Amino acid sequence: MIDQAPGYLDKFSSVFEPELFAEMETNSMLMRIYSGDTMLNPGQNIRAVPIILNGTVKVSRISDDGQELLLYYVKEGESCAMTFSCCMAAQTSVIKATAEEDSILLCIPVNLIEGWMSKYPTWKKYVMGTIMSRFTEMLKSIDDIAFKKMDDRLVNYLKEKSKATGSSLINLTHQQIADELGTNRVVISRLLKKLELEKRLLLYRNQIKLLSDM
Amino acid sequence: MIDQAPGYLDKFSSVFEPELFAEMETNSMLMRIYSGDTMLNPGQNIRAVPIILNGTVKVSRISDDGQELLLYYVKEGESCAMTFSCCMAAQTSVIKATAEEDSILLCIPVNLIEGWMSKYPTWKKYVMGTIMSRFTEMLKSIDDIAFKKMDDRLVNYLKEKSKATGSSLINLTHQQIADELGTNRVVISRLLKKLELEKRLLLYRNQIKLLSDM
DNA sequence: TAAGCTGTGTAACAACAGTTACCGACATTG
DNA sequence: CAATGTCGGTAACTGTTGTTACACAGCTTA
Repeated sequence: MIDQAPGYLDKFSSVFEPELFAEMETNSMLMRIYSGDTMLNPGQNIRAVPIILNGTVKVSRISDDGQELLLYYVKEGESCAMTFSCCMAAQTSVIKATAEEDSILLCIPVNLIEGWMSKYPTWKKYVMGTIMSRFTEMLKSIDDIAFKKMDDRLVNYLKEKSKATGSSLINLTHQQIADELGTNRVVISRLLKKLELEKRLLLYRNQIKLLSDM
Repeated sequence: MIDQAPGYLDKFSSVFEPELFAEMETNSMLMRIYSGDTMLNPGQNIRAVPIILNGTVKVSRISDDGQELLLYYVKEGESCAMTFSCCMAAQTSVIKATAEEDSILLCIPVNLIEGWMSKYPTWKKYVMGTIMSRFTEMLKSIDDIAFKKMDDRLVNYLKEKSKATGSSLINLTHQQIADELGTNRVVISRLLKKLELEKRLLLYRNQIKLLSDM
């Protein structure tokens, strides 16, 4: 399986010790998912822990009445802490995971990861690092939602997007942005207009250009 | 040190394997803290991981301008996941921890806990379980803040308090409640009054009585 | 080109939360 | 008992967000 996409795993050869790396090569499975595909829904069982080799996965929370809220992105080389802890505690998923762009995942069978924790220090370090950084991200989310107003949250969101894509052009509709921030299209249009008047960005159809002094 | 409060550790003798239990007895330290004491502030270094033997500790997040927001409570037998991951990733604290009531903590030196992860399966299980349950609590917080209005959050808060103390009488001022929910006293008074008119509770000075049909 | 769809701008209004200010009730203490 | 401080009730106002409704522009497709 691994041979189908040689090279993707290489970046881990320096992170993990050789024995672990070898085990990963023989036991795990490569998977491709395409932009927009949902990998995991709340309530679903977790059969394998994914590590993102290439691409981006969006993790979000769904409210009782179906409203969505962006929690964080999982990027290249990272994994989802929620998945680790869910499967070590043998629980079903509490979040939704969607491919933000076409992505390649390394899927590690659930039954292996726990043993690796005791056997391989580098794996333990990787897992704990992942968990730590997710706590940090979630706290950032909480700060944003609890203490910041929508205009700040919007600016943060746009900056993040721009950083992620490496471009000052953002190709999203106001509706898409509203969905990710858990609000309403009109609110986003209103705030974007305000930002345009403040000369912090330019608005086009399906596109937003961030100006230098965001 | 342990001998000063015999019995507190006993409840763990069935949770942890004997060797681990013995190590805990010889290497860790008991600490008493008193209601209102702050154990940990954002930015502080973590020298030991605490397990709550008795009492309750409140974990909260502080905004840039000093406003507080309750994240969750750590109760008897539990520990703080944030602390585990902070010290395994050698980072400073990102939260504030305060004793909610007089409490007794078992403090485990940071340098031991990582080794125990590989050595003792029950310890690994305990740590991962703690982390998992904290993720769950934080998601619940996010749901509350993002999707619920203040009146729902207030009702949830009151129910939690009532469950924690095992009584339908809650001894708190409106100001204290406002602080924990990150809002303003007047807002809480207003909502409580509304709940009283709906015959869901009774208001007294320094006290709230929840009625059966909350 | 006409029809239809999608995306954006805007007005008008409702709902809610935050703020300030003030009053009166109650408790504590000298 | 008088003075003081704490707690809770309420009014009045503001700002932010959510909601509905509609106009218009640009793109797509028949």
